Amino acid sequence: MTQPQHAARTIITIEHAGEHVDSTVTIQGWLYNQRESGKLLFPIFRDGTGVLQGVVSQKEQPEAFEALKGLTRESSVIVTGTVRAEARAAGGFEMHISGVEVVHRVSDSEPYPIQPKEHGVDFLLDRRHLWIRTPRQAAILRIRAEVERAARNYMDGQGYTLTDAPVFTPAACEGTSTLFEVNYIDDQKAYLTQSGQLYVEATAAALGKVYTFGPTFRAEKSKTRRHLTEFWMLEPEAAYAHLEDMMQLGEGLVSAVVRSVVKNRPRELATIQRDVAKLEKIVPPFPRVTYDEAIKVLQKAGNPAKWGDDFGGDEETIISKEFDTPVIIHRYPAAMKAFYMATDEQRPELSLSFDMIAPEGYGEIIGGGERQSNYETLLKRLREHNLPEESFQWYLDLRRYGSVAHAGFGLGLERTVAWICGTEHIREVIPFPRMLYRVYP
RNA sequence: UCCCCGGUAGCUCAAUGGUAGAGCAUUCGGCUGUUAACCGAAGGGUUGCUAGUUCGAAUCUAGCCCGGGGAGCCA
Repeated sequence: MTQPQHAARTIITIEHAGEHVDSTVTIQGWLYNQRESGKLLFPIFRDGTGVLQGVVSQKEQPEAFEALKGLTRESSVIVTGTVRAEARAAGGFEMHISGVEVVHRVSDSEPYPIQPKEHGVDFLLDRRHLWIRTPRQAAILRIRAEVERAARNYMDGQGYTLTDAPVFTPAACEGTSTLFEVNYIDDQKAYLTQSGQLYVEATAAALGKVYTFGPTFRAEKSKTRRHLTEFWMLEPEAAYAHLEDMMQLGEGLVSAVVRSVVKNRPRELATIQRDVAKLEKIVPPFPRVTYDEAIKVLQKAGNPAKWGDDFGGDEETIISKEFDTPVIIHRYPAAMKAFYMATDEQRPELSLSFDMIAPEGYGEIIGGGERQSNYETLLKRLREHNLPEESFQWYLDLRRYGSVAHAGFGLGLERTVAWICGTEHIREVIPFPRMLYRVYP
C-alpha cells in the first residue's frame, strides 16, 4: 500500500535480520501479535524463520500506522523498514517500519483461534494445521529436519546406502496384533509396515551396508506421550556385521545428530529454551550395561525386577538416570525378543540384542542387534511364533543363498527429536501426528 | 483391553446442593517504548449427553459419549 511501486526491495528472512542493521529491507510474513501504546504500535512479525518486533509511530509514519492499527493476528503482511539493534526488543533487533502491504486480512468476526497463551492439548491438536505456525512449533519442526539431514549425512558418510523399504507388506514382521490391515488388489490382504527391517536384510545382502528411512505404522492401542501410530524410523543393516558393530554405529549416529543440531540450530534451541549444556555432554562412547547388570541396578534401586522381566518405562528411567548420555543395554533374554534375533553362543538364553535408552526419561530410542543367520534355527523360530511360513519364504531365501552374519537396528525419529528438544510429548515433533483416535487434521 | 483423571463463555479456568463468574480473546474508548503490554466499558452460557435423587443440580447417583495420562506392547 505505502510501498513505492518501483522501489528495488531487499527481501530478507527474519533469521538474517541481524546482518542488515541500519539498512532498509523487506520481510514477507504474518502478524504474530501486536501491542498498542497510544500513538505507537509494536507489531511482532513471523515468517517461519523467526520473529521480529517492529515499531511504528502515528506521527512519523501515518500510513503504515493506519495500515497496522487494529490489524488482526495472523493477517499476512509484507513490511518494509530499517533494521536497528534494539536491546528492548526480544531477539535484540527491531524494524522501524516505513511501508506495509496487507496481503490478506484475517476477519474480525473469525479471529485466529490460537492465542499466545496456554491452550489445552485437545484444542491445539484439532488445529495442528495452525498450531505449527507458533514459533515454538516451527522451531521444533526445523530441528526435526536437521535431525533427518544429519542422520542421513552420517549414514552416507559411514558407507551405508539408502534403500527404501515398501509400506505395503504381505505379513507381519513380528506379530499380527499391531498391524493396520488394508484391502489390496482383488481382495488380497496387505498390511502397513511396522518395520523395514526384513527388507533391509535383503538389501544388505545385495549392497553390503544399507539403511532405510521412512514411516512405519503400529496399530497398538497405546495412549502415552511416547507413542504414535505413524512414526518414522531409520534402520541400518550391514552384512558381515555383529552386535558390537551396531552398538558403535548407534552411538556414533546419535552423537553426530545431536552435535549437528547444537551446531546448526542454536536459534531454534533457544526458542524452545532447551538446555544446550545437556546436549553438549552427548559424546561417545555411551555407557553399556548388560541385561544381567541392569537387573542388579534395578534391584539396588528398590525395583522388584527379576531376571527374565522386560523393562517398562519406570525401569528404563531408573537406569537412564544413572547417566548423562544415552545408555546401551545389551544381551536381553532371548525369550523377550523377536524371532529373528540371534542368540549368544556362550549363553543361548541370551539374545545378541541391544536397546539404547535416551536420558531424561525419554525411553528407548534404538532397538536392534544381530540377526539369526541359520536357516534351520530361523525356521524353527518362525513356527514357534506361529507366523505364516508362506509369507516368509523370501526372507528364508536370505538364509538359503549365501547366508552371513548381519546386524542392524531401528532408530525412532520422533523419540530422538523429542529428547533433543525436551518436549513434553512426542506428538509435537511431527508435523501432523497420527495417534490413537486422532487422524485429523 | 484394563486402571486413574477430566469435560462450565471462542480459549484457560473458578464456583462442592441455593442468583453461573474471572482473566485472555472480540467490539468501543484511553495511553509515545511495549515484552502473553496496561487501564476503563460492552457483548458473549442448553455447565458433554440421557435418566434419576431433591423444593432446588455445574455440584449427588447410574449409564453413555468424547478427551488426557499410564499399564500391556513397542521406536
